[in-house]
Amino acid sequence: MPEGHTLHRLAAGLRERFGGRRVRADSPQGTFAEGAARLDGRVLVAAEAHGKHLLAVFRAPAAEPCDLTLHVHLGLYGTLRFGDGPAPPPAGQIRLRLVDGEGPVEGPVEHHAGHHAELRGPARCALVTPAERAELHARLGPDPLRPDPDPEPAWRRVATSRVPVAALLLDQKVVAGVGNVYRAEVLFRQGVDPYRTGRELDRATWQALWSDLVTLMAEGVRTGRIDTVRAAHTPEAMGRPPRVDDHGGEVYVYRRAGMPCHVCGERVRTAELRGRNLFWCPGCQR
DNA sequence: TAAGTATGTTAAG
DNA sequence: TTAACCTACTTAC
Repeated sequence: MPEGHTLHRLAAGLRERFGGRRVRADSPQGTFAEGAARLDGRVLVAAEAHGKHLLAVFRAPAAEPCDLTLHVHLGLYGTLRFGDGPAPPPAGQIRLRLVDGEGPVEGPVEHHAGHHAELRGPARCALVTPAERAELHARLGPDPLRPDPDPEPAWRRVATSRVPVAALLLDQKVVAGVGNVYRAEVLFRQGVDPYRTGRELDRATWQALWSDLVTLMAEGVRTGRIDTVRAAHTPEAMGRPPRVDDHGGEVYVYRRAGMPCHVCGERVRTAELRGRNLFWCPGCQR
């Protein structure tokens, strides 16, 4: 489920398992063999996410001039999974495998019975220069999950835009990390018609959307799922039979096209907007 | 077992 | 606007 919260969880996962540790790196699938060879034996010193982009920094060994930064974007169906114990024989297409390496930092590296990680199907897996990394940060909007994000640049773009707010929310240059689920859910929770343009939103409404994203996405990082339904709207609170949602979390509208709205009972609508499926409740979102 | 779909982005046309 | 990327899960048969 690679929306922003997933990448922040993965960054934390890398720090916890490999931070300050030497890692063995290889590319069983082969297309990142050169990059993996350059990372092999280095110490992971930092990992962070900006939106849906994951960046991991590996310290330069004594003999080499500079740190290396690994840039990963999972795209629609990439995965990064952690495992405990010795890495199993590679199964399937593994672009990059990291294995906890033990032993003195300057000595030979051995396989270790600690953690391992497997990266499959990413849209991007590359080593980037500091300049490329700076470029990436510069082209991404504020991320509700980063420490002290400044939402002002996002508002400046929104306030003058003739683009529907639903499209602005998925534009990573405006806000980084929001995906299709958070988009649908935050617009529902704030009662905003997805087709209202940026310039048709007042500042308070945008502020409410932003604040709610901060809340929802932080919760997503904690739990690893996207839950957006308020206590007041749970089936029990609404006096209805228990609900079964099968999308990994409890939501109001995402992928609920044709089903009755949990709040007003109108049927949830869906439409394609710029190649992505949009979901909303016409009763609650004006 | 096969088909269909997806929480995303880029590059080609 | 469309295709490509080529994983993983769900649903249909």
